[in-house]
Amino acid sequence: MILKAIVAFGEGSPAGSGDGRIADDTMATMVDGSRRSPESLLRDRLGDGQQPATLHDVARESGVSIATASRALNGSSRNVRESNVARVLAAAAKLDYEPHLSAQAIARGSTKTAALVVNDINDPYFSSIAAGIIEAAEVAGLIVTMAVSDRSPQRELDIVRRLRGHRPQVIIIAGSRIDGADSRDPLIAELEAYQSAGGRVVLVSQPDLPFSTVTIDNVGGARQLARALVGLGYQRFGVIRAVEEFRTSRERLSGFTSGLRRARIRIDDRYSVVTEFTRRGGYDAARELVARGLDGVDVVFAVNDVMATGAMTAFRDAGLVPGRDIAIAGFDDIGPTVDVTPSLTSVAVPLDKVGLSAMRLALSDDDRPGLVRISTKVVLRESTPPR
Amino acid sequence: MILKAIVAFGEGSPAGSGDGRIADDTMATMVDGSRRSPESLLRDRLGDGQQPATLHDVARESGVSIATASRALNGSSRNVRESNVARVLAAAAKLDYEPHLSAQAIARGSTKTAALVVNDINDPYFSSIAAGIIEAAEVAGLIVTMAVSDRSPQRELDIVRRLRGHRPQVIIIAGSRIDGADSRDPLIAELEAYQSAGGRVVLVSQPDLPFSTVTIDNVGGARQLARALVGLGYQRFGVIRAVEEFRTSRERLSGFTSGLRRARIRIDDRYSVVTEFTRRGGYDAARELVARGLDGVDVVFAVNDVMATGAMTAFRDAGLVPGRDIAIAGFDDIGPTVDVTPSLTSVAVPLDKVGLSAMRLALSDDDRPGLVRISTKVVLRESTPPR
DNA sequence: TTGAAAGCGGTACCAG
DNA sequence: CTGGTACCGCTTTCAA
Repeated sequence: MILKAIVAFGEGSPAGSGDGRIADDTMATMVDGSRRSPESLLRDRLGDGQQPATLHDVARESGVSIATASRALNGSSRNVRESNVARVLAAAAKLDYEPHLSAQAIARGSTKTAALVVNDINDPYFSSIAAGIIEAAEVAGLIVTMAVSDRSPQRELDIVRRLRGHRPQVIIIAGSRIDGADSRDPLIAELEAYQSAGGRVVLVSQPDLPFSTVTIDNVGGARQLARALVGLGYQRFGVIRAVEEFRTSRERLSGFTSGLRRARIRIDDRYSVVTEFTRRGGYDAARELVARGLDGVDVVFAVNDVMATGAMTAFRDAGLVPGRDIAIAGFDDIGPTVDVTPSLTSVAVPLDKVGLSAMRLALSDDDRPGLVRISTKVVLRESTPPR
Repeated sequence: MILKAIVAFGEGSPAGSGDGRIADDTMATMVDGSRRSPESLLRDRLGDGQQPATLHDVARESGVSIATASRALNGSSRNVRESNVARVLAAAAKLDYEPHLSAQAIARGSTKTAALVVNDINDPYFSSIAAGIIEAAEVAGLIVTMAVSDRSPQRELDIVRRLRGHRPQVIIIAGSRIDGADSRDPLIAELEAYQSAGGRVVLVSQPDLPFSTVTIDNVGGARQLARALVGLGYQRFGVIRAVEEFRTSRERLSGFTSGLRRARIRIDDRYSVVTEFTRRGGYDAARELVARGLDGVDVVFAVNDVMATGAMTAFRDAGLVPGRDIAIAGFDDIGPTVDVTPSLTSVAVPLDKVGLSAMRLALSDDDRPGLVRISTKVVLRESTPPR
């Protein structure tokens, strides 16, 4: 029998209810002649350790061989007598049997998992993609393991390396990795090895690599946005973006400038601020813009919505009224865009679809690299009123 | 050799670049006398199938037995000759060896994974908690598998059931399950079985169950919020909340009313709207409030920030200026609260800390249910100006 | 300190 | 159709 007790230990709680845990280190040293692992001994000690039923148990319970039980449960069930299938199924149900996935994995040589690597799960961009992926995985009977690279190419590489140990069926990497990082080539090598060993790799927003990829039409979306803004009467543009090495940022920027070029408009370097790919980055960049003096700039394009949102607040904090004194546009059209004031003009990206497509690509029969391009659509809102 | 080709198939892409995939179904039927699985045949067919190195390979490469290799790599490395440890490590590095976690799992009887079940990964509340959990898991060398219950108790139960197959070391369930749902007892039974088999269960916001729990001080936070609002001069309160069965909503509401009671203020049922626990729910509820006519109501408390945010937009859409015509307060203090206008008064919950604590609880040596209480703090902002 | 070998829970051949 | 059995990759006991 094991002692169970609900004990509380405060964690800076105001109602801090004492900081004690009932300790019980009576580690009964057990002696046992039989050859058994400490694990199993421990389990016995714990008493109630009702170990989950194994295939063996099911076989015994239903009076058939374990081979037959296995077949009845999943294999080509065609070759098992109806009555036996029924017995086995009944036994399995009775014992509440659930196959040990690790065992299956090792026996079959493939797991039922998909690994997902994102930059930051807190960022709506990634959580939306993750949602799509998890949903699709669910349908395919895969479970998703998630790792966060925290925007570090190095960590990303480490993660992928360690992921190998899990032998996932597919690895999906979402995030705008930094081109030219030292870890790039090793990462590619790593993924190629994984792939040639039968794994499936899908990248989000990283084409030009020998892997399946889901791309977002950043260039086209940004170009259309630029044109739309020009159409609304905007003339002088400011830009908030990430470093050149961030592919997503680079693409959106290039699409945007290309769109402006048509109207013979250039962006003054003075009004192009490089910053982090985060809300905070957007905020800081906007302050910077204000500090530089944005005389004449009538609209600022931030390469994504979280940055645009931060920028909007920064402008307001600086005494400017967004949508009146300065227009703002973002990219992604994440949820909160409609709840900020003024509502944010953006380029809609069906993020959950990105996730779904990635999973579909990963699960497709064809194991040659495929490419899915997700289209985008400009959504004009109050942050960019006609001028 | 296998053909590789990058092919594109549009997905509603505007630049829809043809919808073809180079097909190549030349399934060379191979005949092979030796006893080999189709799997391995397939791998051969794929050619480049460089299978990952196994412990066996490492042992061979370093000229020791596989037992010694295993010990050198992780076991009680004390009993392995230094020189051999070195050889093995070198060989492992050279072969780029990564232990097969499923194999380890089955041999050791425990996996290196933690399972996390959330309601909706897109909701900042959950993604913040997830971030904390993933971070903590990372440190502990666990990888996190994630499942989404989509706010359905039934799905939650299904997930937990299926999770068993993965034999995770810990299961963390975040989300305010609906009390009294049919699936409640089965869920508890399921978790108890899992726990008595050696697994660790941690619940977020579901105390009173025989599992470790991280609770958020909903009652205290809401009570303080109520007092603070009263202190600011508010007199007539409206509330946007979820059904009574949602524990989190219920607790926050009860704390809030308790706080008001002190000031002898009651909330008129007329101004208490029940809705979904989502942004949309908040929006709809606010419209409903407006429709009912909120004569005299000077502040509305929504039981969480996403609802409050939606409500704010709804009020604005109805021609009211939030923070002037009507004050609004939420709960959680998720990121976007500072970027809406007016910035949202809320009760700050250190969500990442919730995740961290959950993981810590799960990993603690003591396997009796523990309890961690996360304290909260009122943050007054522009949405509730003094009256 | 080491190697041989017995599992861990399953799968899939092979020979009935 | 079924059972026996040889693995899968790794850990751990046992005997050397």
